[in-house]
Amino acid sequence: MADVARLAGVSAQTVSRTLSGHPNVREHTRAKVLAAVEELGYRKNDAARMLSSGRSRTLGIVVFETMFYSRSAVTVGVEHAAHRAGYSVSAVTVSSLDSTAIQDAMTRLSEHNVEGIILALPLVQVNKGIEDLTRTIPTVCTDGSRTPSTHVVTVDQTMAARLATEHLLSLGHETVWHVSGPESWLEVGGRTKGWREALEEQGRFVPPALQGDWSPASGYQNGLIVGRIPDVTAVFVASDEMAFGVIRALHELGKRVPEDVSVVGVDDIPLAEYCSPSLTTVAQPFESIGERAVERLIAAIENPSSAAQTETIEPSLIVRSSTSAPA
Amino acid sequence: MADVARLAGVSAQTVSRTLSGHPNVREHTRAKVLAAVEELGYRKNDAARMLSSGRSRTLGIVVFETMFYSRSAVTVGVEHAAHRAGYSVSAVTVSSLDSTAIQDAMTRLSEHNVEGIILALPLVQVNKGIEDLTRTIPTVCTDGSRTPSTHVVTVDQTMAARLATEHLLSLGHETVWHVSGPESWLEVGGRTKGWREALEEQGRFVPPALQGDWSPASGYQNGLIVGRIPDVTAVFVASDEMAFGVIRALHELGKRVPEDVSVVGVDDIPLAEYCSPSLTTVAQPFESIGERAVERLIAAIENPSSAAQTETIEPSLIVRSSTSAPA
DNA sequence: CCGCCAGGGGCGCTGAGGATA
DNA sequence: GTATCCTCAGCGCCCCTGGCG
Repeated sequence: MADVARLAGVSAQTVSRTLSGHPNVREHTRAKVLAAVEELGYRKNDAARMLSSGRSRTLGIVVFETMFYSRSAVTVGVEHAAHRAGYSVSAVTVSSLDSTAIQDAMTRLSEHNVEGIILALPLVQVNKGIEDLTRTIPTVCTDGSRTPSTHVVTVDQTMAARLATEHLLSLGHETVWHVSGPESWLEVGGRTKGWREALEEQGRFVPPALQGDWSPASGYQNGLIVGRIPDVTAVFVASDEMAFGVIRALHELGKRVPEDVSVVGVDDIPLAEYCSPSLTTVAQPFESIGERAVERLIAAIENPSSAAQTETIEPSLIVRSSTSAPA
Repeated sequence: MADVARLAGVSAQTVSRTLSGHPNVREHTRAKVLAAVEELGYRKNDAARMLSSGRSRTLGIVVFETMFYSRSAVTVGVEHAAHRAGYSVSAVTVSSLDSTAIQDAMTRLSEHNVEGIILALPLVQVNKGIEDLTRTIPTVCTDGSRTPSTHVVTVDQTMAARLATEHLLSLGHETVWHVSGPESWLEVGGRTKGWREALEEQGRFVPPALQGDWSPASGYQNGLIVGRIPDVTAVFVASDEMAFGVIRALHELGKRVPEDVSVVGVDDIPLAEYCSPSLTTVAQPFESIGERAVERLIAAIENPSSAAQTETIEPSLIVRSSTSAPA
């Protein structure tokens, strides 16, 4: 930067102002500086800027290490929104959901001087370290879970389950079976609740819920179970990936979808539309979640005194061909 | 840090040495320092460390903004390997493959003082800016494409195509049709080449290649085409996601897979095993690619004089139930 | 002489205040 | 007085030199 200043015949300070869009710089000077920057191939040094200004303009995101669509989608939304707002994002993945792993990830992020953190995973257990961190650094969680000081941007999971269940009931099914995710995930509770409520409101039998772990394989295992139970005509599966597994199992058992059994998933992954049959599912607006999370986070950074808030986004049912009236 | 030093009754320098695992620190002193760190909740400041030492211990990765499985998988491998080696990674996504977008992304990374860059996308076009950057900063590309100074870690795409094609021929199919990806992607060229060679070697008819854009929708469109052509009994599709679309189209046209038409994909996404029928595919070891890319990158960082090298990883055929002998 | 530690200088940048027109 | 620019003093840490046992 000193070199640039020398070449442009100005002070380092003026170069700094020019580069950060500061007002009081004459057009002529600015042009000279820019020319010098160009000629010298100068690149600003974020580390120095951060050290000096105390601001990093960086957001951190903690993602659970899975190959699932939802994680990528949220991340894409986060990066877009952050970039638009002039922030960069640094991500760390955790391979476990226990509190020490998450605390560790958050600590690493805080050492990178992030100004805020997005937790793109369920806060299954919270320890003191995490609570302290969330008090120090603005944090938003994209799952229903939270500490007292985290903001939340999430999808209304209860509604998602109601949409799916009511759709199946309205088609004429007597009741709806359910393959849920791991119960430690908070969103799973919401889905199970919505499913149960929808059934109870119409006075239907509430079957025991089966449980998977989000993997297609676990969907397959559970499909092998429900497929063997007589009278099962409708299944609400808590994720599209598991729904694929369920459908596969049903096929193997000689049941056709949707003629014999209707299946509804959750997520609306890109392949949902292109499997056979195409999957009726409840779409979660992952990218919007990421974007809203960033907006809320930046608001919290700029106004640290604001109280923790919860924002809920509504999911929407997408009817395709894995559901129909029972035979 | 000064506070910690005061509390521990040592100099800041000693604290620094303790924290960075420097040898010459007495066990007793180290314990005192660690206690003080704990008590004060001190966290090291990466920005200052970076500025002072000139090393950021950060790797950059440029990923193409897609929700595709490969993107997440490579990223996971990169993060793992980087973390293991004591590096952190900062990612930026680009939504276009043109050279200015990529140059821009690399510049952003260089401003973050990354010590090396992984290009997890095809270098469709290279401009001077990118070339300069790759000369300044060690770079590895996970696609076949490259500038003179980039290292390459990639899957042998020609072999992938041969594996798929030869598998189908060995099953007794007369010839194999092909749905490729966008031809600007270098790996697409390799796949098309391998497919063609495998056919020619056995003196088979080489049908015109159809072209998709990686999306399931484009697979569907192409499936609608090949499905209408008489005598088509085998199709090699350049990605699993497109293969899903192709199969869907075939179903709609009343063709059964694999009885009427055999289909092979590439990638081995998690759902490949759980669709109906499960998909025969050529697995690409994405995580290994990410890991190897990091290892190579770190080697290049530590030994900047080393010449650019290309490392090729072999793909493997996974036979499932979307392929069989022709009727 | 070696093992351990303290102090000074500086990394590249920005914020505050003063100088110049 | 106002617009424009400059000088100065660090931000928190690590490298180097040197002093103490």
